Amino acid sequence: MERLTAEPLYKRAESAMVARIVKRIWRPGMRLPNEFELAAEFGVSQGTIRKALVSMERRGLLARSPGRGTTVVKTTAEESLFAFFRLRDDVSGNMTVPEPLSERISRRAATRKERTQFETAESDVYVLERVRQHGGVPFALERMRLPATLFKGIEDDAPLPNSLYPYLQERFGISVMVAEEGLSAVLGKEKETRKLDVPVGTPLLKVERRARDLAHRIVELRTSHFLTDGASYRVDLARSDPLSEVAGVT
Amino acid sequence: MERLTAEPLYKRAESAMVARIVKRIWRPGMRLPNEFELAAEFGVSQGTIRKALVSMERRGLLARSPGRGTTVVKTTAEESLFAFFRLRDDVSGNMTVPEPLSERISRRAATRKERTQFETAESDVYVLERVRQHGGVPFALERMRLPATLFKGIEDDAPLPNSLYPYLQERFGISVMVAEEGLSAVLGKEKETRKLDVPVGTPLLKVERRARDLAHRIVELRTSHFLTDGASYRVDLARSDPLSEVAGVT
DNA sequence: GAGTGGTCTAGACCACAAG
DNA sequence: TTGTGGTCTAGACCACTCT
Repeated sequence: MERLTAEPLYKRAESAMVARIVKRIWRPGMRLPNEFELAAEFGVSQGTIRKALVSMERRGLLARSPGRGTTVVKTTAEESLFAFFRLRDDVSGNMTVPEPLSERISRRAATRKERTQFETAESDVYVLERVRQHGGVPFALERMRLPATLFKGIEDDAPLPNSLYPYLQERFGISVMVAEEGLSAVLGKEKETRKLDVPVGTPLLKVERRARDLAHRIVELRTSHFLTDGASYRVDLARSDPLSEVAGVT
Repeated sequence: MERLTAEPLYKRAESAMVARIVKRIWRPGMRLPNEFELAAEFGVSQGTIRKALVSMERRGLLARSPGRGTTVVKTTAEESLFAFFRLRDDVSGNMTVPEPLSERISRRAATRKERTQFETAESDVYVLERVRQHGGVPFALERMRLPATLFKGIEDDAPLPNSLYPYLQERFGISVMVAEEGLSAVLGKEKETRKLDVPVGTPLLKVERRARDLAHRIVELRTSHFLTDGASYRVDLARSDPLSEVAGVT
């Protein structure tokens, strides 16, 4: 798709650098060359490279600091939880830390709907089911579906680490960066309430997630059911700028 | 509160300019002086002023474009709805446009809890209750509480415009910029289900909102109940940068 | 045609982290 | 002590909007 006006240099530099992270030429934790070296390499000025680097920092791809340099962000359990786990205690406002209670993983053919949702010709999926607890009380049910081609061999690592996304990055080189969720209120059916140890008909917060990686591929479908008696799912809303465009892979 | 290292010039310029908007020296729709004039006025370079202006544009306070100049953002019904109304149709993905069905406004003393939540010595509140419909079917119940001191005389304007925030900006000079929401699943009680025309015990998505204005004051408390059978509340999650600080009023 | 913001460059000085 | 990113300045050229 050609443009009449060429992309600005800083956007082209950003796309090229994002591509290096996607292709794992630059890997999580790795330190980048300094601004002048990058500028020389891309044939632009240091100020232009800086604009690209600052943008990538804002997108959560890079970490920058004086003295230490610029490094590719390596996902930690803490920030992953903070970014993607939104349940907070109603009284304290603190996070309801989800500790594992039980887990089950299996492989099966993808349903027609899953194939559509993954936007690829995905034949098999891994299904990971978890019950989460806090203080001995179960409060969440999670069912993740992962494309088998991307996560081949994941079942050998069972039981999986509590924090899934840092593990996926470390083990498979797939970095979950963004997710879209759809929330609704439902009545708990027997299959859910039994695992959560509540009566049938208890209201549950149902959350459907589509998680995307660096290359904007959908890499996980997740359906969660939460008990929200003493906690709630927190959202921050703001008038946002429409200038956030995802740079493609070059 | 002094700092060991002084604030950077661009942050001080940003604080000063935000203060002008808060104090309504610069009003929604107004055009700002150009970058060189602002730079001269604040005694900094054009590049420094630009950094402050770009930051304010990202915060949704300013709109900038070549040829037209920089203007203070004036809230429109469309973008207000897009930013703060998150319900989308499950099939089409389109917005479930909330049309008014009925409305009631009254004034009463603030409860102890409301006084705590408003973080001010607020004695009276206006209570605005609305039932929203789409295609003739009621789907949402809203109960807003507004500090009486900020919105004196609002009851004279009843029935209020469909889109509340642009009206509040126009009429009272209060710009809602951000909101924090807490979501939970509840069983509909008689008082809710009657207005929504569904059976008692229908699962409802309960949303508690605290809306803040430019000066970061809490200017609205809102409790909503949504029917989420054909629709869901959409959220975008991302690893965010921790550098977003709200500049105070100078 | 005049004026605006968007891009790009070049260079100076600073605080901070690491060896 | 060295090197890094953070801040700040100055100036050039361009595309776009409005009149």
